[in-house]
Amino acid sequence: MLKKSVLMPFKTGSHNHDQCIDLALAEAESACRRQGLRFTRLRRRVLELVWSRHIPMKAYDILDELRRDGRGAAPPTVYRALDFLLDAGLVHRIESLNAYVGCGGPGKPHIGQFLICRQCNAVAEIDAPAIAQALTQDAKGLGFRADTQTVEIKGLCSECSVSA
Amino acid sequence: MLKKSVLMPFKTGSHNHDQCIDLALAEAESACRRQGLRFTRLRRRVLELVWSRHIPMKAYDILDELRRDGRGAAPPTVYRALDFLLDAGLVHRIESLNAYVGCGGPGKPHIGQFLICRQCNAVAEIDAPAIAQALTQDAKGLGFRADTQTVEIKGLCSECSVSA
DNA sequence: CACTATACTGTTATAATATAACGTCCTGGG
DNA sequence: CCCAGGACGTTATATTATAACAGTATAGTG
Ligand SMILES: [Zn+2]
Ligand SMILES: [Zn+2]
Ligand SMILES: [Zn+2]
Ligand SMILES: [Zn+2]
Repeated sequence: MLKKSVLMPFKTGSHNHDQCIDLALAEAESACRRQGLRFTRLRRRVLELVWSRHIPMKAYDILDELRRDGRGAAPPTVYRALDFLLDAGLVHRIESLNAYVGCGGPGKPHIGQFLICRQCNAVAEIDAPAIAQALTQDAKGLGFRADTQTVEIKGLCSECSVSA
Repeated sequence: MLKKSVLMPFKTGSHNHDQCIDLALAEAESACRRQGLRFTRLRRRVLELVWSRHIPMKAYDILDELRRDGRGAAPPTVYRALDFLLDAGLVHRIESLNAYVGCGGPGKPHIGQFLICRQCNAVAEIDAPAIAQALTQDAKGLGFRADTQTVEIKGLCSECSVSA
């Protein structure tokens, strides 16, 4: 029980993405109910926008979409919704891009690692507890008590490797 | 030869920090000479400011210091110098903080991992090739060709653990 | 049902981080 | 000396994020 798992593979090819979105929203719905969190209209919509493609979404792109919805929206609107979603474990922030992706395994406690394609921006999320533990352990060797990790790997996904 | 090494330990206690700075500048000087890069007055000064403490420095803090120097300085001045230093492998960018630290092992090729104390902001840089390789390998399992990694761990350094 | 406490959202303003574009100057090589 | 390229200065602007405060919806409570 220390094996790597793939929380969200690359989904660059064609697939029924509406299904991805519906599933993510349904999981979020039930996760929030379980935890007594309020999954409001706005939060649902922002999560839907984060999931609109399998690439990290920027806060201001989400903001533009909300405005297109006709909703009166300003930066705090989107940042607050994102903060909620982050706290609820429904999205992750990609630090190296200032952008946000839907979590591939909400509910399952995990420390995600992200693979990000430079070419097409697709993102995959994996859970490699062995690596997370090794990092925590190495840190401990320096007297450091780790509590969060940011692991982001950039490169080329298989599709883009072929065409490169 | 896959052992973890510490490129820059936590240096929170008192130590002769002028020595740290002098060493870093001397190493940079020779690294640039070796690679035929121009280690100009400005670049040297910015590197000196990055090294002014063992905590990540923000671009605009560096800018303020340059202005205090009397030098006419604007954001591009500092960002260009930082870009040079990053390319030359003399500093690293901490993505999760939008800040910059001096590299603990310039010259030695390495993929750094960073430990960042939430309390005192001190940073340590380690080189754990086993972890870097494990990540690259896991990525390969998904058909992903990794070329860069961002690994940043937040927590409490030993000193701050005690007082917490 | 009204009352209230709290969380959620709207709104305005501003802070913090980063880059574009263009002109000048310096420096090294011919 | 002259030139080409790189380094730097300068102005403007883009991008990302938060502060502060006002209004609104919601879930309990009596
Ligand atoms: Zn999909
Ligand atoms: Zn996740
Ligand atoms: Zn020092
Ligand atoms: Zn380094």
